[in-house]
Parts: sequence; structure tokens; C-alpha cells
Amino acid sequence: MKTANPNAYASSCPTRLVLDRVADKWAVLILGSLRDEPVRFNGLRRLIEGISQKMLSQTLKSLERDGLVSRKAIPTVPVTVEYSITPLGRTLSATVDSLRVWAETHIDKVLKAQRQYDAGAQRKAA
Amino acid sequence: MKTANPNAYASSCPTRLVLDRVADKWAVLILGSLRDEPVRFNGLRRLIEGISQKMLSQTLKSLERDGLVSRKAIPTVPVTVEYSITPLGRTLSATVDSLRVWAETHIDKVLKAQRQYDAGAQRKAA
DNA sequence: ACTAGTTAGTAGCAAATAGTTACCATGTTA
DNA sequence: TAACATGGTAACTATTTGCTACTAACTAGT
Repeated sequence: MKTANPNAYASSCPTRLVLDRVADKWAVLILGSLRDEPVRFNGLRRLIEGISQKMLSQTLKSLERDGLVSRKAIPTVPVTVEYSITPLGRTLSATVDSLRVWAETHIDKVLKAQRQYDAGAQRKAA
Repeated sequence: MKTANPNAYASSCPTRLVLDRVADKWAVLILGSLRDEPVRFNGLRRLIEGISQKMLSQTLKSLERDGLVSRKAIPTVPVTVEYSITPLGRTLSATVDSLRVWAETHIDKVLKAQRQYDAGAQRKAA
């Protein structure tokens, strides 16, 4: 069964929910981290500076549920858990990673625009 | 002055904030709406089903501050306000739009993965 | 004149989400 | 014995989001 006309602009379309999940800071950084090789929970925590254990755990769970990431517990001691990207996740990773690249590439222009905007707002407030 | 090494994986890098703003459901849909032509406030409200006036106003304000969208008030009666995409915004629009397209294209696979995941969770709970 | 509708928002409150911190069990290393 | 590693969960707070109602100025219809 196929969804008839997926359209993110329609509020009732499930696409809206998926867009909300993948258009997410942490999801972008996690998918980027897993792009080349599987990484363990605490490995991701070290790669993605400032992510809390809660958000990492929560975001990984959503990504796993959506079929974008797979979780594999390895019975070592202590147990290690390896997260890797699925084939479906791989179809998304290039797109979300280009979002990160855009941010890194255009950060200077954005910061400049913010300064100009804030200067204008100050004039109005004065 | 250029930001030395923009890196979204570093928590202190301003890139992280920018990523958080552009990796946003409403920002994606707004930038997509403005891609072809300028649109007015209520026009956007009609295009993007289910967005509240508050979120639309708030997101437009951020996008304007970041230099991605420009606002032009036209002294008609009643005043109409035209929002259009800036050249900087245009460098981003293709990327965010491909995120929307990905969601619309892969929605069936994601929904299927969710059903499988939930079925597994049910087994565990039983 | 009165009513309803248009324009582009803002204000106030409730609900949902994100973030912070502490803690768990199990085991290795110093 | 104490500190650190593994991968989380629980409780709490702060922030964001969403909903509803409201504004002001004007037009069109009855």
C-alpha cells in the first residue's frame, strides 16, 4: 500500500512528521557521524560535543524506529552497543550532511546579516 | 574577519546555532514556498497548512535576521507585506527542499520501518 | 449604520519538548 | 579502595511550541 500523494505542505500528511524528525540538529549530526563507520554510544557522545545522554538516546531511538539507523548490542563486558546507518539512512545522509556543510560554509554571511539586523533593530529601539 | 574553523560538531561553534535554525520543519517549508516567487504573510499561511500565525511570524523573523529572507512592507490599504528569498537564502533552498523531497519520496519505507519496530516492541512488552 | 471580511501581526496561557543532573549495574585498571 | 569505563534511565527544570483570542485600519455588502 502506497501513500497516495505525499505532500509535506498538507498538515495531515505523515510526511510532515517525518520531515520534523529528520530536520533536526541532533539527527543531522548523528547521521553524519555514522556515515563512514559504525560508532558506539559513548563514541557518538564524544564526537557530538554537547549532546546530552538523554537526547542522544532519544534521537537514536527515533532514528532506529524510522529505519534510518540500526542498533547492535555486542555481549562483551561491559556490553558495547554499535550504531550503524541503514541503506535507507544512507539515502538521506548526503542530504542532511549538505545541510551541515551549508551551515559551516555560510556561517560568516549569516553572522554578518545578524549583526546588521540587530543594528537596525537598535536604531528603531533608540 | 572569518570564523577560523567552522565545525558543527563543536558545541561552541556558532555553526551549531545556525544548523539548529535551518534544520527546522517550518524553515524548510517557508524557504520552499518562497523559492519561485515572493509570497505575502497570509499567502504563506495558506500554503503551509497548519502553521500558526505565531510560528510563521517567529520563523520569518529568524530567517530575516539570518539574511535568508527579506521583508518588504507595501503601503497599500490594508498594508501588505511581501516576503522573498535573498541570494543567500537561495544558496540554501535547494538543500532544504531536497530534505522535503526525501521525506515525500521515502515516507512509505519509513512508515513500514515504524510498523516493524513497533511490532517488535509489542512482542517484548507482551 | 451595522456586520463581516481583509490585511499583518501580538498577547497570554497550556502543553509538549529539550536540557540538566543524578543515578543504576557490571566490570577493569591504578 | 577509588576512579573510570560501558549504555543507558529517572526526575526535575527550562525552553519552545501551539492554540485561541485580540488588535487596528480599512473595504464591501445589506
